[in-house]
Amino acid sequence: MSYHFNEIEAKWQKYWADNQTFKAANNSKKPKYYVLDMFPYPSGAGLHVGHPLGYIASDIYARYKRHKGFNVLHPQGYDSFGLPAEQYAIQTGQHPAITTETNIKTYRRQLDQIGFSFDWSREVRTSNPEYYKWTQWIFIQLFESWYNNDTNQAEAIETLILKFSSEGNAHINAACDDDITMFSSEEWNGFSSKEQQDILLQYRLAYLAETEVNWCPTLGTVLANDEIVNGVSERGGHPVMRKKMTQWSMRISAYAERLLQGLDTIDWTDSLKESQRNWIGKSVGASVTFKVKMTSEMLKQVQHDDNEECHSEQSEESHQIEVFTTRPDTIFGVSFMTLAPEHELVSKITTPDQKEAVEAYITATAKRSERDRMADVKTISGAFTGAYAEHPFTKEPIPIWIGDYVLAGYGTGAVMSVPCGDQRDYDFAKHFNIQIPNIFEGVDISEEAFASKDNVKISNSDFLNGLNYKKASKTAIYELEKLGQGVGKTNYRLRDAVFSRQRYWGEPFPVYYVNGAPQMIAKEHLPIRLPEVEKYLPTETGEPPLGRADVWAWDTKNNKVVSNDLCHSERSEESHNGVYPLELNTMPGWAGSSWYFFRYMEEAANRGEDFASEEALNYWENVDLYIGGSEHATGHLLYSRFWVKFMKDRGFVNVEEPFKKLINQGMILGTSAFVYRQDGTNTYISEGLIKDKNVVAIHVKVQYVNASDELDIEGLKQDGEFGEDFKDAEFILEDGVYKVGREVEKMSKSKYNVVNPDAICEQYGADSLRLYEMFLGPLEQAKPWNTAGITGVHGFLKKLWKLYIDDNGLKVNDAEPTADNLKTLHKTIKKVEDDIENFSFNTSVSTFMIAVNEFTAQKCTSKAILEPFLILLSPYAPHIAEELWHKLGNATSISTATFPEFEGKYLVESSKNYPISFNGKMRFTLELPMDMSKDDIEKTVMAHEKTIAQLDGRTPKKVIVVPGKIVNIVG
RNA sequence: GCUGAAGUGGUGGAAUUGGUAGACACGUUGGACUUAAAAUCCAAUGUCCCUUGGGACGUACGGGUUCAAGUCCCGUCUUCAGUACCA
Repeated sequence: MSYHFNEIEAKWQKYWADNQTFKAANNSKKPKYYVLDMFPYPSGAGLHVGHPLGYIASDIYARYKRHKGFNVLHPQGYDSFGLPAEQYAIQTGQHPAITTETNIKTYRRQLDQIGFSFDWSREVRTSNPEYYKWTQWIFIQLFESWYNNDTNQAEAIETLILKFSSEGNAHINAACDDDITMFSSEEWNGFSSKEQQDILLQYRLAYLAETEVNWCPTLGTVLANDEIVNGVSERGGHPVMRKKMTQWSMRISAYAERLLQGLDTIDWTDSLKESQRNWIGKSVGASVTFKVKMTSEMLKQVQHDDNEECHSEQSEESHQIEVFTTRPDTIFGVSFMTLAPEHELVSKITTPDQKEAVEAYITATAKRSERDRMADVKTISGAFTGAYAEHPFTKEPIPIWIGDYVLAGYGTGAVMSVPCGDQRDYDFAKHFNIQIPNIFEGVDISEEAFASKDNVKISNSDFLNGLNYKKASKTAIYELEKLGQGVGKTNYRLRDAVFSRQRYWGEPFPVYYVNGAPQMIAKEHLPIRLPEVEKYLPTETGEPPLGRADVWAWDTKNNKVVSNDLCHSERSEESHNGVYPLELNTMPGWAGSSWYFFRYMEEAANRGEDFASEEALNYWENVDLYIGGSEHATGHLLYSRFWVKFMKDRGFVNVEEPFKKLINQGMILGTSAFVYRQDGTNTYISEGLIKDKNVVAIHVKVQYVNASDELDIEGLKQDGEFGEDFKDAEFILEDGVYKVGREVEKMSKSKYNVVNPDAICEQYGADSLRLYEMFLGPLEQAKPWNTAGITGVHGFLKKLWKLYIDDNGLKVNDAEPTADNLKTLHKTIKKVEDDIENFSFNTSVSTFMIAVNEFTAQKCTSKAILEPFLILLSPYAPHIAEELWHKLGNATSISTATFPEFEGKYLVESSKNYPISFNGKMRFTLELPMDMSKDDIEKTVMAHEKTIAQLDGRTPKKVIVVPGKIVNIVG
């Protein structure tokens, strides 16, 4: 009876599904363990062998934890809203829901055939209204909340309203918009409802604001910063421009400090934490205000304006420039100021003399795209405004320049330039011949700026002289505060996240507008379902696709979505009759994926009047192990942390972080194959014959190449897609075969190196696929796939099978295990257990191979050995393990079996094969008893004939004996 | 530039605490079985020298610590990933 993997795998996959073997219980005496894979987007192309890598690793861990007595939650679902289905809909008119459904079916079939132990009773799809109902609900909660910096948490908006009506907003310490106007409680109570709503919007965590966004005209939508790579859209590589639009935003910046601090409490890789730290970009320093010196021209101008407009309030007021600096200690080193060309003060302070130059410069910079500016960081450019600021301490005039190395979007869009301490300021000063005062004691700045904060004292700086960075900064801030011209400040790079997308295939907002003010729809009327549209494109007037929906207005009397006609004359504010227009934007991709891990905590059949029951949330808490790609570092993984912190603040969940431990699996790369066409001919020469001939390398499908890099020419010629191209081609062989060239590249369709798991499962089985993916190398590392190598692990499974089964059936019997049998088994238990705990799955596979090789050599047939061995193997190769387990007479699934206990006594050795080294080089080995004393070892070794031969008459200077380890003879 | 990871045979990789470098596989070569192929099994396989025994060299490069370094320390180079005029 041989190993028929196809039958075996289908059989057990059906058994697991029929018996709901992997269904997790929400109440259990066992400790809980939550293993999660990153949410897959079901794309039309299906899975290639790179995708399941992380799923296999997490599945091994989940199965292992079950053997170890844990109640394991290991769910799976689909992030099923997204662009590709919508693009397909635009092209074909097919509703994205249909495309999505088809793709999900393919995904499910592919996942099932690999034998994952998912609990499908908890499946989640973000595009399912029963799911996005709660995404909408969370959005409403964010809208109904503000962030109190005093309590350092989000609170219900009612508490803010209460404060406003009793004390105004002067003492409110909240995360809010920058342009807040102050009001008293009397003023607040006197405001109209609309005025109050507008003010509250400046405090809400989900807020509507006119923001400058990244608009991608080709995609017809805005993109978040993390969706843009090198100035073009991540998806499709389309150009992106800045545009002002009214958009929903999330006040994630309120959580910047907690997102940063929280990183210290979670077990993620350093590189991932570092990415998030950089993205949050905390810098500690000071905000400093510089007064602009009024020149006579400016004064004249102001007076002139006053005369015309006949009011004189402005004449007393001079302009001020606010900057953020991380080096308040260098304030005496300021020799100029630089404003971003877009800075609003530029036009106001530029002198008539300089007007022409400044305007020319602004025009030139505006023309340069964002991309050019990024690509070209070396060219120094700028213009002098003719204006001067006043140094807060010396009162000396400081020239004000503009330069595009200062970014309008960071800080205040203005810097105090300290050329001796900042290389960019230094380069700018050199280029424009601005003086570079040195304020560092004993430092040479003739060649470059001195940017370090360490081991230096400040000089030429009045009251800061002789102080180090820390003390000087503190003192400078103290003095600036006394002058009212500065304050200590912490700045974060993290920007609020734009939450609106001008797309169809996403969550609709539960929002309607009354007189332009957004109103939330009550929880009991959710979900607000996506309306039908006849086309998935923006409208002719530039509104998002939902603008095409005919039934997309909210009837506040009947609480339902109704025809736009009832809203009367096109979104008029007068004749609404209680019917108002609904929001036309949809939510971004990260909305649904920011909380899905909570939804899994409840089985679909039990999901009721909450996004998850309190009991379920209390039991499962958060994800213990999360496996996925590092590309989500500053997107999904940051947004999820933000939402979870918010939900904790408002009491909806009781954890501060969603993912306790996170592992990034490395990418699986493809091994491309090339044939070489001689220039201008239809002749292809084998790789070894190229030499210096002119050839063009052409990708060929990897399935026509065998393990020895030989091309199956006939197969290639008969290929449905490319056969024609090669039909009449001549192939010049070497040694009777055509050798292809090979190169490791990213796995992609266009490189013809994509390997489909379906084909692998068909030919070698899921267990071989699972073992091979792990065998390739460490989980976190990028590594090339080469199908040829799979014969190694496949051969191992056949050998394993033969250890249990021969032509006469089951070989396993009740024979008493030998000492060797026990030794092999127990060292394997120890190694596999350690490997899984350390996520070193590749080395376990080798260990299994060694064990099977040893058992085979030992002719082991003992059930007492071979039965527990199957449990060790079952997380990796569950089908064959389950089959043999039942063949041994077990009636229940192996997945419920207890992991074998390691017993060290079987590994105790009576002797050790000592390596005998001379000057650190091993020359021979010597078998000696374990309990031999140090002196006896030395004596025995020194008396050995090989030692005498090695020494060749010399007397050793020293003999090192480490009992149980090594002997080293020096001299 | 900065941050992080990594450089070991023809290839993927192993060596978890400083203690026999190259486990386990792929590939290659030779052999057995077969009409043949596939499958299977056996043997060899870091490089170089030499007749067996053996010897020299060897973990990106240059130093160092140590009886002993792939592993620890200092410096250099290269590759990959992320990020980038962030004041």
